[in-house]
Amino acid sequence: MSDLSTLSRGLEFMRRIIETDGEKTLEEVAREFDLSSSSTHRLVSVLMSQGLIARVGTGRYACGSRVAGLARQSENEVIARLSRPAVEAISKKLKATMHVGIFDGEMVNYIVRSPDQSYTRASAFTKEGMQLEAYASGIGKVLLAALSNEERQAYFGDDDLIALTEHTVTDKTELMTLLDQVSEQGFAMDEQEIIIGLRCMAVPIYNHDKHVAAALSVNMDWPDMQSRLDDEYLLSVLQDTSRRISRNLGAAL
Amino acid sequence: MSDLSTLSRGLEFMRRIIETDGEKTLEEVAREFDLSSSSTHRLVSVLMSQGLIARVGTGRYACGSRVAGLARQSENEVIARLSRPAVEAISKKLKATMHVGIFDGEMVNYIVRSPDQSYTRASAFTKEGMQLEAYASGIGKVLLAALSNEERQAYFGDDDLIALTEHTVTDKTELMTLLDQVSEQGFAMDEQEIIIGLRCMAVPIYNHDKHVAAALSVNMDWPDMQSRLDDEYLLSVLQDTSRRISRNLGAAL
DNA sequence: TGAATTATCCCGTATAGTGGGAGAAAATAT
DNA sequence: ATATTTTCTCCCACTATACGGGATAATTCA
Repeated sequence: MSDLSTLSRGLEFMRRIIETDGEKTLEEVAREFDLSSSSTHRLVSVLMSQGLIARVGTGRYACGSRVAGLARQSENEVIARLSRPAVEAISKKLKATMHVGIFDGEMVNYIVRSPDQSYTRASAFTKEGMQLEAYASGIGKVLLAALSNEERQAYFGDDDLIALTEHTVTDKTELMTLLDQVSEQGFAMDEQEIIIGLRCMAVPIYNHDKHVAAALSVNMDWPDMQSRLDDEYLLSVLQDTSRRISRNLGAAL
Repeated sequence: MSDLSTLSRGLEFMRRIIETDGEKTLEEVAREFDLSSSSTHRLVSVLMSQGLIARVGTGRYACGSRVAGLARQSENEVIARLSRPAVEAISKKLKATMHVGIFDGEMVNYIVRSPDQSYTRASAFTKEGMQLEAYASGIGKVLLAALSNEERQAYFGDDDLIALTEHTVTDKTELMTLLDQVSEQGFAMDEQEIIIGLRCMAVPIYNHDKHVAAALSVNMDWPDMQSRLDDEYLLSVLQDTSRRISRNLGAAL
């Protein structure tokens, strides 16, 4: 084998140290990694010498002083940066409005929108940075579908859902089975649930962890949709684009 | 040799990639590291799979989406966290007020102060988070002494220095030679230059990079200073404490 | 569409990492 | 202060692992 196991282990060890933030002693962490005391300290000394971890007490280590300087952008900025070129290229080709969205609290937040101006009226109301209800949008459904049951419960817990149009699904049980279906089939639809005349299709974007980090969607105008581009084609384009972005994020696909 | 060179190189490579932020192509970075194409891509694939770097274009890589999540605290918070226990222990033992300070713009910022209440009146005016002029304080002089000539020029460039007391050195040429002396001898004094009745001694704290990341100081009240604790002893205590903190930051001493 | 660049795979060799144990240095308890 | 425990460093023989080269595949760009 030659998968740089030393490096991989070292990086995971670093992450673990930073995450536990000095709560576990070095020995405890080392045990999780099945590492001898010598190897552990060797490893620690390298991470220390790079400023990635620091000693916060006897046998206790945590985030080092250089880590802060590394993070130049937030996770969302990274995702936006990676997806923008791909999304712009495809939206131009399709002549359709596309979005990349993430969860921000309980709302969906568009971190990429292309093109700047809309091709059609129905798509015109969205813009980057805008927030909207997750349960009514394609991107939102994809993101919700990826949540654990507890997380979904938390999301649906509080109040009644508001119908944004006559097509919005507001019944929570119905939505739940819908979400299962979404995670099964790998994409979600929004059929005029957010605004009349707008239809959209969304697929997940995965990060290195195989977690759904964001979702990608394409808008279709209601009367237009059957004529110009069929769903199957759009789905394949979406999936292809999403796969590209996901791979750039480190997802093995 | 057995210094985890694979890990070290991998970490440095990661840092380089993140710093260049996609401006250099992978091949260029690899050349700096004398790495073959196979090894480079192997390395890159590990860093990608951990989400530490991401592909931002063909042959271009930058900061990954997981990096943001790692940084739980700023560099200063890390330093404060590491130094506080040591500083509290020593200040209690000495019954003297001590500070850890860093540069914040052109001013010195106290990130640790111990104890909470002062033992003496002269020391009473300082508190954590407070900012004060660098050229008049011990900590400030230590930090200034570590700057390059250009940085010092930039610091002294603009306006005239204000004398806070009759002892404040405001002549820039005089200060310059003073700073050289400080960096030579490894500590700085403040002889009632910031407030009458207060004397202080400061030493540098180094980070993993061998750079001066902060400075540690002890306050002495003017009438008290000769009687209770002599300078030599205080200096050795300061240096010992600073060395301890520096080592926890990853400095090899 | 074809040329160029970038990325993946495979394999024998040389190198680098491992654990164990002994001993130093801290930290903690007495 | 002194003893005891824990953390950390160092060394070495053994083994596993990372390396480079080259061939192949996949992208990208013209």
